[in-house]
Amino acid sequence: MSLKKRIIHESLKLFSLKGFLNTSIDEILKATNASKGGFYNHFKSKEDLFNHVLNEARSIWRNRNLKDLSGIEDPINKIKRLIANYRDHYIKDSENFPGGCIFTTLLVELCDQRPHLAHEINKGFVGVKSMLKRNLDQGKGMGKLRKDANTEAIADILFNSMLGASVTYNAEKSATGLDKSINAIIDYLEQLEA
Amino acid sequence: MSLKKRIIHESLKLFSLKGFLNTSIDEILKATNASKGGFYNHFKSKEDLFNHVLNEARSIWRNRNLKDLSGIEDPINKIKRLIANYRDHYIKDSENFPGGCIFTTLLVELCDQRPHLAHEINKGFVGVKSMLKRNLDQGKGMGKLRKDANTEAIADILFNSMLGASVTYNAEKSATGLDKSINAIIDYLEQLEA
DNA sequence: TGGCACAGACCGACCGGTCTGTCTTTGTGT
DNA sequence: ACACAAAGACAGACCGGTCGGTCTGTGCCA
Repeated sequence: MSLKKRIIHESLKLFSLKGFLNTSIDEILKATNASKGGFYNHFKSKEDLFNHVLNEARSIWRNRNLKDLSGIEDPINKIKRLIANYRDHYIKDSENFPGGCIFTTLLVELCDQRPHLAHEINKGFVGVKSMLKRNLDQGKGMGKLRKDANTEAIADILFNSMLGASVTYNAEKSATGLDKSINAIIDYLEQLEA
Repeated sequence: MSLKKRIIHESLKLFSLKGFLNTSIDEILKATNASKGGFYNHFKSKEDLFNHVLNEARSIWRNRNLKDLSGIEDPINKIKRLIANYRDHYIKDSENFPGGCIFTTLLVELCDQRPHLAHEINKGFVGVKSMLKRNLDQGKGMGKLRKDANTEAIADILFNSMLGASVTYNAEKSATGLDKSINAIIDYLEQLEA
């Protein structure tokens, strides 16, 4: 693997563990057996590295969470599969994210210190939330959800519960605890089905 | 106010904004018009300050969230009031927590960098979750909840949604967004009532 | 006069970033 | 096929600034 990719990959892990500001470039260089010269040959600043890492993280997020979703017709089942993917293939991916979901870590750290970077992360959150609502709306239109279902409120519950479960998993590193929390979300969704 | 209290109060704000590791002692001293000598006269280290700040934050948490709870008999109404307090008096308390819920910020930051400090924070989270479950169990025993209600799963949804809403509020600083998210949680709880 | 509350100089370690220098790869004219 | 210059990839010394923490000194009150 090229040095550039190695740096991005190693930074992904370190950022998920320690955040952006608390990971030093020297530390990244140590983990990749590289030097300052090698680093600044590929990245014009630490913030430039951040953007590359963020793009890589987004790519991994899609690979993990959207896996096999395109083949599912029922929009409610689509959401269920997404949530199950989140539980089984994303949050527990300690290879890429040993410190848990990197977006959560970075968003919380940067929202008041590097607002422009945090804003970039939040874009992804907004996108996921609106994807949930869109599928709920479709499902409701197809009569798969209860007539009185408030899709925006449901999307909020789903999204915030997933986010909260990720934070809890970061803190407790308990796979069974995560499974329980995520299964509770799926149960909640199933109770709303018509 | 004594210098010690001023330092704790100011650290509370700065920690909620920037976390523990990214807030320098010099910055705290600047905000309190104090000096190194004054600081180390009251605290034996930065970590010692952390513990004082954590205790103060816990005290504020109880004041805000448990407000007027003791007078409520119905355990389900108790939870509803707690969640409403969380929405109206705690999360938006920008006087003490300009960067949003300090526990969330510190837990996410420290869970992989200062595990013993993060563990102390997580104790509070576990306590809140078990309080929620205890009240749900009581409510179920009194026939106020649906017979098929899984109180542990419900407590998970409630807690994780509140936690997720706090993270979202940190990121977007939108009071109306927070209100929507929290109201969705209360609606969810009401749908479970018998 | 002894002890507490504070001020601020100072320490070694580490931060992000720059710079010079070396080695290798690649492009080009003949 | 060969010479050679330009460019890219990397190593590591170095810079000013900041970190948490220590130490000495000073003024005040009991």
